[in-house]
Amino acid sequence: MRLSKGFIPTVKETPADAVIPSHQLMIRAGMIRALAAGVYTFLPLGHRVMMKVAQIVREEMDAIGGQEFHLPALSPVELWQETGRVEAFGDTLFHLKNRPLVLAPTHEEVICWLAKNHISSYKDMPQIWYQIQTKFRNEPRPRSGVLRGRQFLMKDSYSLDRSMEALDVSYDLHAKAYRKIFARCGLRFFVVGASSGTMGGTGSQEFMMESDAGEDVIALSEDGTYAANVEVATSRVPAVGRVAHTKPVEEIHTPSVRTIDELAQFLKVDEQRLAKSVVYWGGDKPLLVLMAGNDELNESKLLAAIGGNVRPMEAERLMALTGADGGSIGPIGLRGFTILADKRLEGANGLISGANRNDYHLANIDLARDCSIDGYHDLRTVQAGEDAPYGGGKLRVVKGIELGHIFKLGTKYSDALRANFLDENGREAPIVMGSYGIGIERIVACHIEQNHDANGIFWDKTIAPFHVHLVAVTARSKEVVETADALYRELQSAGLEVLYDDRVEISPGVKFKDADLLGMPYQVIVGEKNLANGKIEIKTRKTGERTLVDRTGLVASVSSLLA
RNA sequence: CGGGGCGUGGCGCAGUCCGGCUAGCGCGCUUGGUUUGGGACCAAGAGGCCGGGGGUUCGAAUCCCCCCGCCCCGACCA
Repeated sequence: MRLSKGFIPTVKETPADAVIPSHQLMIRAGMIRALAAGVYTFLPLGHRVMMKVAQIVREEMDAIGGQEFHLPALSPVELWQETGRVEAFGDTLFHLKNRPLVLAPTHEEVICWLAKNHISSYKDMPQIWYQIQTKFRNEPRPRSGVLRGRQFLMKDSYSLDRSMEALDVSYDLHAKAYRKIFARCGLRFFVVGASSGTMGGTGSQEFMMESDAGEDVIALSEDGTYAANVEVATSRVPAVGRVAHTKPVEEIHTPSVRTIDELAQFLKVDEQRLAKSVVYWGGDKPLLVLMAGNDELNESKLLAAIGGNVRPMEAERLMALTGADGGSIGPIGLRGFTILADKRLEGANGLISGANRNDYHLANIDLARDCSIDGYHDLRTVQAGEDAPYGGGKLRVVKGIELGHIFKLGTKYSDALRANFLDENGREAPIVMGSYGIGIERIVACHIEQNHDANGIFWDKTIAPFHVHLVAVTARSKEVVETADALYRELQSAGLEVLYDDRVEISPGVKFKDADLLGMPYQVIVGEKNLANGKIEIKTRKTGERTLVDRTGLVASVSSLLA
């Protein structure tokens, strides 16, 4: 591509609306332009990178036996009603006004519909079906450029299997393929255990990149052997345990004490002996959750423990139900509530909790003796500095960007849509599904996040829009222009993709700045002085290293660098 | 949806509090000339219903009301 003819609108100044480096650089390098909030036009350079990433994904999916589909973005609402996901997605699902259609945010339903109609025997499986296609999600708040958009390109794949054991195989194939994909794209990433969220299913893992721009919070052990989304992460924290004495429950006056810390100070006890009450709705049932001291309740874990949906109880409703404020609620004598407790509190005694009467607490509580607890679950949010659950040192808590997510769905969708097959005994059984997604834009943006400096991007050769950025430093010299023109042809003949800055009347400084901004792995610089000595300069963008090679050996040198 | 910020030539911004004359500046763009290895210089130009609608006023980019859009924090997020 000759830069004089191409459409690569670079900009010198950092766009005001872009905050994170990848967003700023994608605009500055002429890869994208925003059309609306969360909606981006991809310009030729951006599109080339996207296609390179898509091709790597395609190759690795094909390598595990995947078959590529092209499913429609338009999808009948009825199909989504059958699986209950019109409600599950809520406002995130785009609805059409003049037809009973939705814009598909993912394709489990459509895959399941196909499978229902065409997979009838265990002999038809396993299947891995995938596509690389535009998804639509009405995100309440798009942000960070293409990292969270309302329209985005996604590789989504679906496995169809006869059993949970067979699903494990398909799932593992995907896990391996994903590692290859992200490695080939030159990303530093890690894999974490994750929550299945509204996708449902029995297990999932996320492929993450550490980044302050990330929206997920990840707990990692020091040695890297443990990594989990905080939604599911656990740690080794000691149980609260028992105290020696077994005094009867006693009411104590605790005027104007609001927080756990204040209460611990007021009573001069260890904060973990304070059983903090957190009040929720579990569906439409009131729910009391006991946590040790300042432990933070993890809503994802609570949701996983009870199913349905959960939300904090409003202060007025709590007062109406109990006659007390949130700070004075406790498990004893509380009627009509389901009472759950964190595992740390199992078997504990000598606890202090609210008396369900403002400004009073109860002391010497033995949970087993004095209350009826409906269940003990791991409900706490891990904190940095705690011991990782299986050794490996202390936990670090970092932010991460989700690049990919793999799910063992099980039979959730095949049950809902009655997608069954006949097994080898002639019995009807639901197809066992898995679903797997990779955000293509996110790979591109994350690559830039990890590979840039103050001047611009440096692309890995595997996904660079071009392999070589050829610069004719000046158009004034006939030798320079003729040599650069010749090299342009020769490099292309050698199978390389070349971006050729052949612009006239553009100063050398501008050309160099643009080359650094656009970030091709190697720059071939044809200048007057070096050429007088028969030399051409090769600059490695990432390191800034420059070498002079003979004109005659230039193509071979560049080819070997890119081999 | 809650909180905050913003909307002025293609881009980045000033002007808005405290209404006033022809709406400025930098970058980019066009033309001519000079320059030529790290975002050159000089000169002359083109380009604006100041986000939209309504109101107040002799007069509105500026004040008031409504609406729309964009960004950030939070809630949400397969």
